[in-house]
Amino acid sequence: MQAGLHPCSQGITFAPVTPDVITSTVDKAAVAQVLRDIALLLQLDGESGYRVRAYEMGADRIAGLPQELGPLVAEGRLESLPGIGPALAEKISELVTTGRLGYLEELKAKFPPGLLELMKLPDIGPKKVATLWRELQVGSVDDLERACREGRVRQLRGFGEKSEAKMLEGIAVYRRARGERKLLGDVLPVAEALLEHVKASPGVVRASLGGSVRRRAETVADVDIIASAKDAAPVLDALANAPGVAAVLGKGGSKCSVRMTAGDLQVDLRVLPDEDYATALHHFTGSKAHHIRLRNLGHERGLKISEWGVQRDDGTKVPVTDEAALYALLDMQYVPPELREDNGEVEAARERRLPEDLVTLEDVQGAVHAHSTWSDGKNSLEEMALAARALGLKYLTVTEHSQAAIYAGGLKVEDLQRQWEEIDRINAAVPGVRLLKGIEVDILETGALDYPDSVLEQLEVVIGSIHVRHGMDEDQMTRRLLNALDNPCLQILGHPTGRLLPSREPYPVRMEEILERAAERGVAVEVNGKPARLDIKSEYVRQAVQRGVRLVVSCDAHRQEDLRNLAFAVATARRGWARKRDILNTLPADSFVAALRARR
DNA sequence: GCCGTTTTCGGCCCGACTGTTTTCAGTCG
Repeated sequence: MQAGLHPCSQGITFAPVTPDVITSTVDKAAVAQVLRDIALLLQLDGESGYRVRAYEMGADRIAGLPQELGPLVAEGRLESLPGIGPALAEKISELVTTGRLGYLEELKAKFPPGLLELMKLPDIGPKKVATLWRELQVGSVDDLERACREGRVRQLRGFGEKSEAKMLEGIAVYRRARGERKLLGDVLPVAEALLEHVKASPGVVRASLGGSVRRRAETVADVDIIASAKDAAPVLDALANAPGVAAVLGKGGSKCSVRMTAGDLQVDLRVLPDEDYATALHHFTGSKAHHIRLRNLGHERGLKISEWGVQRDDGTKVPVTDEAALYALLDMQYVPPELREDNGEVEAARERRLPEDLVTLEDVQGAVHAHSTWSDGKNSLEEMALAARALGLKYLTVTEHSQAAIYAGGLKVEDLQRQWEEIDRINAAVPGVRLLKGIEVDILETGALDYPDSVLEQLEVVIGSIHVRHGMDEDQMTRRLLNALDNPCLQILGHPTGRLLPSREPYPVRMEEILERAAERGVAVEVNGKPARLDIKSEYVRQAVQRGVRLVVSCDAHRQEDLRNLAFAVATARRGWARKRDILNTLPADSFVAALRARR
């Protein structure tokens, strides 16, 4: 989990950012990428690691900003951000205002462009790249492959035959996986199965997932598992021999790394004595930035915090039984893993203003946003109802596509009556769960809804979503959504930014205006839990909560298994600091319907 | 390069593992 100095560990797919690209998209992500590129180039240049880290921390800070960058630059407030000093502020300003950065171009000119890509290979860092370039003129992945095959690398001091073999293997893995981060929704089931496997091995006292998976980041690079046991060896063996393991990448006295067959997923396991479990779990949960803040707070109190526990200056060990005890030691509220991003949670926890009642999956009474065979779903309404009941849900909103969504079997107005009759039959036949009559109505190009008001008024749940014409510009798209929000029949704005991970960018829209209008009009905003959507994302959830926007967590189910997507919606809501009271579908069915109708 | 109610200079998280060495450098998390 923790990002070190190696680009792979940050899991960012490296796309060289050229000045002309920046001009068109000087957003937070582009600025952060430039700062990361500078950090990499400085390492190649043999610069101080601290200087390098300053750029990396700056990149993290910018990427994680809850607010927009433009106003900070315009008002000269960049330096008010922790980790941004005069030098970074000046460079960020230059980048945002001119679309270029002279300093980056100077650095880039010193090296062939392929060197940055070389550093993405496993076990290849700046020192090795610099040596390979200086001694063998290796300037790209292809060059390195050739040099290894020709046995030239083994002749360098510090390299040998094993290094060559490992590099060739690393190149193969890199080319297959392209270093892309994986969707949390794809990784979590694999991770949980492995965790169960580890828990079942001899002598395990406690075990948990760690890293970005535990923090429920929307995409993850690898899986971390932390376990406690008196004897680590059998636990490490259990992972090495677990089903689905393609290769053991490394194994020592306390850790073991493997690569899974599925998706080239890397899994790291640490096993420690139980007395060190809590601090190790915290360390390997991260994020790096959050953890470093805690270490520094510990330092102020004369405590040295590491994965091996907490020590006083005199060397005595402070017992830490669980993570809550660690935070208590630092006079802080407990910070749930989803919030550990150094986005203000450290300050909030010290001042005791962290929300104590973040929404949980158990709080959710009903699942919002489900399709069935009536439109493009794979299961019948009855199957969906039974599956919802089996998960302990009290209701499910049936929200098929509307007529404009021809590709998805959208319902004509005349189909609705027949569907309502079926819903009434199922509600009578299946006790314990209630199907609510709803629609996911298309928001047309103008912002009008795809059914007349007279039809929408008869429904219990009206979600409005955009499914076509994603190519409109920011003004047009913002107007389109504002118009839809002004329609008194719209109750929930569905997947508001339209993104699909990792392939489709969100359409351009001024979300601040949308959230402001949603708050004014009392329209609820969807937190869509489909792993490829997670829309709105957690940064917008946090803005929405601050503005008093009402939210729903949804599963966007097209088959019964998708009902489990609710967990990802809840995770996204928690990452946006949403409390139970911010989420409408924590209410019982009748109150939920009434709340949706009670627009302001 | 950033930061400061110990500091405007001198710190900055730090241990495990590997492959190369024969005591350590590099990488990773």
